[in-house]
Amino acid sequence: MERMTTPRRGPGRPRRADQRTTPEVIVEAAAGLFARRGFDAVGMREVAAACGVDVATVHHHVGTKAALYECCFARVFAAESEALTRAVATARAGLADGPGPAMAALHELVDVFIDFLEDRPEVTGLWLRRWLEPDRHAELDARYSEPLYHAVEQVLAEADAAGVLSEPQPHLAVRSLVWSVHAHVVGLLSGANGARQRREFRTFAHRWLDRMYPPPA
Amino acid sequence: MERMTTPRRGPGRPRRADQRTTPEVIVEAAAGLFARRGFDAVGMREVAAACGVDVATVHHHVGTKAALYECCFARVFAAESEALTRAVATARAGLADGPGPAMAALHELVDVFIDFLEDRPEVTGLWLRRWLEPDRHAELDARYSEPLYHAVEQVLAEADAAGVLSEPQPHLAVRSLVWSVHAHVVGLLSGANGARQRREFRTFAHRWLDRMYPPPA
DNA sequence: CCCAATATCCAACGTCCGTTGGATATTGCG
DNA sequence: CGCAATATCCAACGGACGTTGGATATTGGG
Repeated sequence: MERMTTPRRGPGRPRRADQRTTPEVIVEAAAGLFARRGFDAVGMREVAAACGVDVATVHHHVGTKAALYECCFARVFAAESEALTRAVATARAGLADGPGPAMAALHELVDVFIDFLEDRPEVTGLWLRRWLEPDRHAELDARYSEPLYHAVEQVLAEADAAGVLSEPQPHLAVRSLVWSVHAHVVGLLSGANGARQRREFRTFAHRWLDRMYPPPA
Repeated sequence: MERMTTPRRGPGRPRRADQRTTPEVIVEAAAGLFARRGFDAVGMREVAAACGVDVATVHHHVGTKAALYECCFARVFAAESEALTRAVATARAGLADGPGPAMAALHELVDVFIDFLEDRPEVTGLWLRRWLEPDRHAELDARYSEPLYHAVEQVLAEADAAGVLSEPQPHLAVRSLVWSVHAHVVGLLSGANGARQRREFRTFAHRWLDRMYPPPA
């Protein structure tokens, strides 16, 4: 039960003084592996090897493989949720200043999202795998994904009400752009896309916004 | 080497006369399982059970598990490629009749795509899983996905040249809409989406086209 | 300085999986 | 009808995997 905590300040330390394994290190390494290859294709011995320790050490720190998997999702999605919740609040603040600043705020929000996913492509890998497992993604969607989606939809609805843009289907609009970003990041995961693709996709995302939400006539 | 062929007309037939296992039946069942749960999560014994036969029978017909996996992709993607290639040709034909009919042709093309994926959601499952495996999707992308993408991009480029719409980034535009459709179909795979979501998504896809490609001023 | 606590590793257990050899029943052909 | 071919099943093998018990080295607190 004292698993998945920071290493005790109390007594006890490894045989090798230079190598202090923490649950964070394990979860970080495991998240990258799970995101790229999936739950079943990654073995506990492989996670251990990625951390330079034995299998039993991994189990000692994180418990079962399923628990490790959940920890990876919780850690990665919590980071995403935190970063984007802040960005959503910022975007909402700059919404009542007329159509021009409102669209700039939306551009900024999309940029933050793209930046985050480009910086941590494993988030895309984990989300897509989760969405491909119908029976598993329910709770995580409710905890991490849905609140974010809902917040962004609300931003769109407010902007709609304020008359700065028109969006009759915020639910689908948000998901459409989100999945487009994920498609882009999958190219980064595989190493097929580089700096040029990043620039091109960013201009595309901005154009997507500009065309989907043209200034009211 | 005589694996993966239709059952011989020659001698030899099963113990049970009512149950004639063909490779097609096995591949069909396996494709659904692989699409929903992934390669590693599906066992050969499970595929066999889905067909009502023994594991050895499956191996007798399809060879190794990897070969079965490849057959599932080839079979499903070939069907998709055939259906869409026809639709692309139709769309291209109705392109030179001015902006109005050209947009109608694009709507029709998108409808065919949505229809196909809604009818066979396992296609989305297989594609997404393939795209999540960086080292594996290269050949299949080259054989099935890229030609289709290229054809659609060419349609957009021709329409652009003909002055019926404006699309500076056909590559990303096509992928964006395709992934939006996949996102919709993932909801169908999990059973979360129903008839109402289908209607809503269709109108969204049409609005996407209308807003991304407004009639030239 | 000693002791309790513990992080680490080694070895092993039980299970499941992909795959195969061989036996058997069924079929088409001459 | 007899024979060759083969589709099917049963049983098993080897390996990989998740997990654990126990031994050992290392540490902080008294």
